[in-house]
Amino acid sequence: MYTLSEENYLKAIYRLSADGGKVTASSIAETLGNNPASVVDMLKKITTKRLIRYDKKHGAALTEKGQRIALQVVRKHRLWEVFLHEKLGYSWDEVHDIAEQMEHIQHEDLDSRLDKFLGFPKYDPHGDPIPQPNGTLAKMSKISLSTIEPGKSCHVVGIKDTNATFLRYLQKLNIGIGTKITIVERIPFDGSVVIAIGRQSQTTVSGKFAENVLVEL
Amino acid sequence: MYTLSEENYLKAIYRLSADGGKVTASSIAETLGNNPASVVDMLKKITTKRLIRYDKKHGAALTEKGQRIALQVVRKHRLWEVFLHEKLGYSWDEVHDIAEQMEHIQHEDLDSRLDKFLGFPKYDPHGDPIPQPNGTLAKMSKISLSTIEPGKSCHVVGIKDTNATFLRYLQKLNIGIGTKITIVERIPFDGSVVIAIGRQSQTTVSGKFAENVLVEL
DNA sequence: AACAGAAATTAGGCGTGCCTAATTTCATTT
DNA sequence: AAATGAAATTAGGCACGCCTAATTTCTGTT
Repeated sequence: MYTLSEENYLKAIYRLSADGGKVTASSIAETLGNNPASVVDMLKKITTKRLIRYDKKHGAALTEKGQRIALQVVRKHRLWEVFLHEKLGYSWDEVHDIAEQMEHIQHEDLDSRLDKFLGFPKYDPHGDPIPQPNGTLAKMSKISLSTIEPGKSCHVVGIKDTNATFLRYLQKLNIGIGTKITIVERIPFDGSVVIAIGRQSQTTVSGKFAENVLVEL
Repeated sequence: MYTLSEENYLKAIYRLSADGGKVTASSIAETLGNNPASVVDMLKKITTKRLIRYDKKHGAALTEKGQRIALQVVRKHRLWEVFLHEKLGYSWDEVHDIAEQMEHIQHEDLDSRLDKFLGFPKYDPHGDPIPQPNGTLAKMSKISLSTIEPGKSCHVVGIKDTNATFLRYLQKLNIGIGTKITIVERIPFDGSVVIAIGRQSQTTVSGKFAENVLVEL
């Protein structure tokens, strides 16, 4: 029905919309690794197909139709990630690139059969919720960063301790509301945790620190 | 490494070569549903890449490199067919089109992980052997058409009865050495069998007929 | 050997999705 | 309000993989 490129643009716009701000041509270009000029071409094309609405002022926004398709692609992506991780034994950091390819496989009820085979998982190996066929997303709840298992990712939604030193430390680490954190490893010796903050390189933080950061899967 | 189209051409040439005769541009065109002119373009391209050798006189033939790639694609295709059939419950006639898409997924050791997950199957749901990583194919042995299970496909390799009436009947049905037959259904009442001959529509033959046709999976 | 029909090839063209370079529009500072 | 730097857009082009139409080459008859 839609080309691989179209699906990738819709997915990119979906993800960027979730971040809250305006979805600009250049942010899409950066996400997809394309030139902004190419992005403008495609935005025109999928606007004509009524998959998005776009103007320079407000950026790109998915129409209901576009959103349905984007969610379907994300659903397939995350289901395949679960498959690759749980059935084929790939580690959580390897699954993404393969699922990038598998998400475009087209067949009537492939996603629901896969869903059933996997036992109707709610989250992918990174902790991201799997969209349901009707387009709903599982609720995510606030929990402490210290409870997250290695390999999972989460987003910061709050903090327990409001101590200024703690806040400055958070700022220094570039952690704020919405920051994505991936647990790389838990050190048994002292409970400290190796984390990846957003797309930055890895850092080690103490168990006490992790306890005071509230996250959602 | 290679484009989807290139892989499809190599796979088509591989299958046509297996049929024995010369692999002509027009036979490839027919297999892929493309125009012969387009085929010539691509044959030139993949000849340059040393994936095939081609001249009008002898047709197309895979080089060692081309054969390796073709077998790898066929391996992935058939492994995914097993997955779709055994794990997702698709029937043997639905799996092909989905596997057509999945065979192009690229990742280092995906095929071997899938192979292991599936328990190292030797045949796909149509009875075709799954190429091994080293390129070898499981042996196929001559058995009677009457022993093939519904859903499986096989190729005619010989006959038991050499009676002329029988031979004429075979000819009338367009069955010869190499003809692919798919068992659609076995009728319990009289042992007759519904078969699909090559790409033609279905026919029903008697149990006696089936006993006298020798096939390989 | 000449010819007809089939097969292969060449020539020219098209849509997709990308690019670079040049230009225009926008947002922010002064 | 003018200036400036960033973002968006336009213009023109390219590789891929396909097409149709025209031509050439091959093959099997006569």
